[in-house]
Amino acid sequence: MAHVRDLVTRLTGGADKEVEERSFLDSYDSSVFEKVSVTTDILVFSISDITTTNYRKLPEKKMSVYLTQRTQFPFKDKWSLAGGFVNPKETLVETAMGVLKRKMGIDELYLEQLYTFDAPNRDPRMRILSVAYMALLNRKDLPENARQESLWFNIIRDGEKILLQNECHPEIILDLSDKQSLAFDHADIILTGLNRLQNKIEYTDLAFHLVSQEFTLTELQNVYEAILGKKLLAPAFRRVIKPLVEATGNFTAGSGHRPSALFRYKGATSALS
Amino acid sequence: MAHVRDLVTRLTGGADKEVEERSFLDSYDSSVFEKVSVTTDILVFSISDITTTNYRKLPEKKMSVYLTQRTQFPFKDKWSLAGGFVNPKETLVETAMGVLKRKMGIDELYLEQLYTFDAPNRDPRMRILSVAYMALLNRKDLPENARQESLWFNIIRDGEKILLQNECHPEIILDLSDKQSLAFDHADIILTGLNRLQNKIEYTDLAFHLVSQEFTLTELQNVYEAILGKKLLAPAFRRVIKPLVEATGNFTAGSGHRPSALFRYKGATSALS
DNA sequence: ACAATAGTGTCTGTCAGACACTATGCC
DNA sequence: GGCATAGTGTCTGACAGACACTATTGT
Repeated sequence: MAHVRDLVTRLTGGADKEVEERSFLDSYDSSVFEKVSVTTDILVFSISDITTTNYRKLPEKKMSVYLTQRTQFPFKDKWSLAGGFVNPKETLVETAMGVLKRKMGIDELYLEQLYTFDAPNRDPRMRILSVAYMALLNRKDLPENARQESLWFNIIRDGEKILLQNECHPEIILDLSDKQSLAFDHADIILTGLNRLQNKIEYTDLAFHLVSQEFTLTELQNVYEAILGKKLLAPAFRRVIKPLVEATGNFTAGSGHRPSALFRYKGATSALS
Repeated sequence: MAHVRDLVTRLTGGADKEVEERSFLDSYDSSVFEKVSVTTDILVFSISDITTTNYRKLPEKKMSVYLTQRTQFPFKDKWSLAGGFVNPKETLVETAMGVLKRKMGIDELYLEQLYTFDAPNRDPRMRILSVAYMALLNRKDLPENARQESLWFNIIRDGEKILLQNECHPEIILDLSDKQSLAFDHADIILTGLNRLQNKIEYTDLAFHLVSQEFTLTELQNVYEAILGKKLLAPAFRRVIKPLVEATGNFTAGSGHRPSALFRYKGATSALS
């Protein structure tokens, strides 16, 4: 094969540089510069249903984060984001998807690069660079075990403070303003992601990744409210969101009140605001 | 010193884990996971004055990008962003600032992390991860040589196309939609940065990094127009920007028309819109 | 009947877009 | 004087915030 390319470049003329470049590459010593350890940490967001006692009331929605408890040093027993070392033969996205597949058994979800964290002492072992990703998913798309596992933490706001409360064990509470409450700099990563989400939700269609294919407008509004941390007015919300969705013709039922129309996302017609 | 920490942790109780963690760290083999080569590329934006023939007219403002021509393989002779390999002992920001100091002789400017690029074949030598940074500066803050050098390219829009035109040699034109027109994936990096800037300019104070300490409102408006690529209406622009600036009491002079009041940035009173 | 949510109509104040107008220095 | 820009006043239409109102189910 090499001969063919040689020939082609020679025939197309002015190929001296290309030949020279190839010989340079052949003799390149990749160890000239010291390499760095790189990991990926994945911040997985979803929305939790908090079922209330009253049969009539709708479940309360909260933003939630998927964490795992570390089984090894460093930071043994502390809660941390899912993550893993980057294999030099994989893309960062491939590494991240691999981690999600192994930990949660999911292989399709929204994933976007968040930020690259490189504080010198973020890992006590050595200098490790972490490229953080943010994932959004609907809890119903998960296999049963990953959905029920006690690894989801609800984001609750207490004045200035932002707390993570374990869904199954409400007594487990992590304070994001205390960097020590999570392993590594994962408290920072979560805050960065939360911030990114709050900004982007206003001018992108990110919210639709957090609901099912068919959803009621109230559900969708709850997602916006959970992310922004404030109540919205229904008429205004519907005015803005209506151009982005279309009715499926289906309705909810058995909810102890007027049924709600189900909508689906109607693609990227235009920007939100 | 180790004895003291040992003692302290033992006295404070429940310190078994800490002792265990330290012994783990002491024996940790950092070569367990294969490492990766990492570089930083810095996308430096500024605004260029394009002086017109008419003495009365104001200079036309364009966004501009700082590029260097590669002297070595790979991509010898192609234009590329300033950048360099990351020394494992430095922060990414430190590496980036070092590059800027060496290349442009500047050591204070706005710098923000842009994105981490990791396409497998972005560098023909091997897998190299690049953490891209975006820098904003005012051309007047540069030492004379870096200001005049023919390394600045103006961003000009030609319909859908985005072109880079060398300031000193207008015949040198690079087409950003053609990935091959710049070294590595630097065309992508520039487009990503341009996009980021266009988004953030609307809800942040980034624009002020591109003008001098004292500036006229028309200058500031020109910056917004250059970034957004469209004309704005002066009255509306002034309404929005006025709360963010304060008059210095100084005025421009000798410009062949009515003098213009000079303003300065009045800190982060609140968001823009 | 009634609790609880679904969904719509409409008023109002704010603000961006638009245009017209006045102000001022330098050749 | 007149060119070119600086800077302001004000009208208008669009639209977010706000509230009131009607609709519909399961117990």
